[in-house]
Amino acid sequence: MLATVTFQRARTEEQREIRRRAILDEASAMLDEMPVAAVSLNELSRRVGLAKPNVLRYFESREAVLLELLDRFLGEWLAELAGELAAGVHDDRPMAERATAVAGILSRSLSRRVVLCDLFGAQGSVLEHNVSVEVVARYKRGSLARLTTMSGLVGRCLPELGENATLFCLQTMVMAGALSAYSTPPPSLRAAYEAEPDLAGFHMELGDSLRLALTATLLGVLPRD
Amino acid sequence: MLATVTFQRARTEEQREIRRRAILDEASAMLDEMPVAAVSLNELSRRVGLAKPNVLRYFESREAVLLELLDRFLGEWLAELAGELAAGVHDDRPMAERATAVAGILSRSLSRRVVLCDLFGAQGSVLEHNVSVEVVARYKRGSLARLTTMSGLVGRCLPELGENATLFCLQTMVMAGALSAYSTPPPSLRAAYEAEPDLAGFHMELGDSLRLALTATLLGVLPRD
DNA sequence: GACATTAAAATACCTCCGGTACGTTGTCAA
DNA sequence: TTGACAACGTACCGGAGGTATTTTAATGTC
Repeated sequence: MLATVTFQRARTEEQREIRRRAILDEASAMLDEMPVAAVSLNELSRRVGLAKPNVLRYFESREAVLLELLDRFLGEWLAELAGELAAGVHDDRPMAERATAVAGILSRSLSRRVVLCDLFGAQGSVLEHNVSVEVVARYKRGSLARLTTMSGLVGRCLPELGENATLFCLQTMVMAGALSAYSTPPPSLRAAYEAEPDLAGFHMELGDSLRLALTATLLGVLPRD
Repeated sequence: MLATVTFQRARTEEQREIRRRAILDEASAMLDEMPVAAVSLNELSRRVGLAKPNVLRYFESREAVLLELLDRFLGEWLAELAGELAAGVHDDRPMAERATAVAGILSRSLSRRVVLCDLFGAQGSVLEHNVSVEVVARYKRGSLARLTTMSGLVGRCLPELGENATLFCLQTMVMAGALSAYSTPPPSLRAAYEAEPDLAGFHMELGDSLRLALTATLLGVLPRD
């Protein structure tokens, strides 16, 4: 890492920002290889080429890194989603068709973002622990803003939702986090599970189960014709 | 603890069972006082009056204890639920009214069981790690059986659900786990959050948000009149 | 009732975690 | 050139989950 930047010590604000991003990027790379629980501060600092206390100069704890990463991934996902919803849902179609399209786009889009779902799932039980009130409050404020953004995106496709757009989006995030736990067996267990036919109920593909659940939720919050 | 039992060493199968239950009971008591993440093997073994390696004679890891506890709590909850649903939902009422009643009973019942929700939330990101394939598969089989039981209970109140009863019950568990993270601020943060008016969106009471979400889901999976 | 057997228990230890105290040294302004 | 300062690394801490080894309580046997 020191080879790619022209300084050994970050002294200006921009340089400090470069360090922060390097830490976040490296944590992101680790999440591509391992579950949230396995991302340790020791390994992260080793990979990023800094001593552990220096990583803690930029983030107050391991969880703070992951929380900020979740916020980043959520933003990236919403940006992608905006395009997909605009392209895939047509105003002139009947409500039921638009609802199906929205649920399909959301579930397909989420099932391509395993790491985001993993972080969603860890949010309550892991990420929001061991973090100062300030950081978790800042994250929650950001999260609320993302929720508003997402509600706007979905609401534009399904104006019939009205106020329920927010409820639906919250449920989508919730389901995304939980279903990654309920549906996709971790790679290490996949072989074992396939030998257990009575566990088939837990074998649904993430995308499928998510699409079913989101469709149901949407139909529930949409007005009856 | 040694005072309440008449043996210092568990030699028979029943005595071993007593030890197991004592460990589970103590872990349960700890969960009443602290979040899942704070229940450590050191403290648990200290409280139960055994050395740590002996706790590990009975359970293969900390997570195995919690996983078995989740299964127990789920069973207890379903037993309670059977009575509440039978008493609170009347066959002769119209479908919409029964749906509302079911959602209300489920959400009220769950919001009284904070620990169960907490464990639900930790399931994917915590409990199913660091556990052997055998244990997690056994848990999942049990969990699947509970799901079937619950689907039967709900299906008896809302026969219109048909196959969707299972989907709805799965969503209920998922929402229970996630909403405990999304809605109820942990006691340590409650004061801080109340000073942040823009965080009001995360302040919904567990019961309320759960009831709204479950009602919506139910309406989504029920047939249109 | 003394005694060997055996498995349940405790002791001592391991590695790794997140995190901190403190000494070291690049970096820049004077 | 040289302080001064803050970004860094080193060394350490307590506690986590877990294991290897020793001790000892309970039991059957003589």
